[in-house]
Amino acid sequence: MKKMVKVMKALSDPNRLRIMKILSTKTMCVCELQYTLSLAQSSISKHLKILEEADLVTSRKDGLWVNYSISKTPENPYAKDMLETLETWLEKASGFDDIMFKALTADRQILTRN
Amino acid sequence: MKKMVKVMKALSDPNRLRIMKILSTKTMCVCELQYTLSLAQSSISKHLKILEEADLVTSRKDGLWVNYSISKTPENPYAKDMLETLETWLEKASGFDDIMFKALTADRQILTRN
DNA sequence: TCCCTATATTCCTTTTTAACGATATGGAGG
DNA sequence: CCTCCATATCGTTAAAAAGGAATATAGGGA
Repeated sequence: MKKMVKVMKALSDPNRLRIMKILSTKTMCVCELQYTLSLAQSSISKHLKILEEADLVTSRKDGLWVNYSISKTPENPYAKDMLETLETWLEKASGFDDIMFKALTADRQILTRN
Repeated sequence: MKKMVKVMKALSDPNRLRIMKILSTKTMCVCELQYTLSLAQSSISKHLKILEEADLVTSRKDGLWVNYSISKTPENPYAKDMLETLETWLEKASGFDDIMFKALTADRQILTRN
């Protein structure tokens, strides 16, 4: 039940849902998400940590960057179920157009300073 | 996306999940839930309001009492999906034994005063 | 009509959460 | 070794959420 709450809490914030939506189409590093969502770098990091601890996303180092992507094989069964559900939800849901458009132009080179 | 957040938020609190678990086996009035969960009456009412606004439960008056039960035909599609998912989750999840036991003895007569 | 009971609402307090700036960490390249 | 960059963590603040007590509302029965 603790794990269930963790997953639900992770998915009950608009910005974290935006992150899930973005990552469902493309792996991204922190700085690209920062650009896309217009949030402080520390805020993005914290959101990603919450999502990662809920087993919804995973991270992989690539030089200086840390790439985040949707969990492929989550241990947490609630995360597993929700990832399937989200796949359907996020496909159709409205309210993501602006950030998805911005995500297209997000690129490591764009970011110069925090 | 607003509606999605509403449903997820509603389900991201332990006491509200307990309420969902209880109602999945039995329709209950506020005072029975109050007894079962050992929370103040106003707290129960508030939780139920949040669940109702997320389209996860419905209420029906019966004399002095208001009986709450799981939504049968939610308009909110996210609520609909989550109700199906919860049915499976709550069946197996651990951490509900104590309240489910207490729910067995919850009955309108038991409650004397707030 | 008057009182009693169940529930909703309001008000207040405490806890939790989100956001930011600043600082720490760690790898890459000169 | 030193510097720069991406990310994580810390400290603080503001807003949201949860809890309870008190009050308001509404229905039922004498």
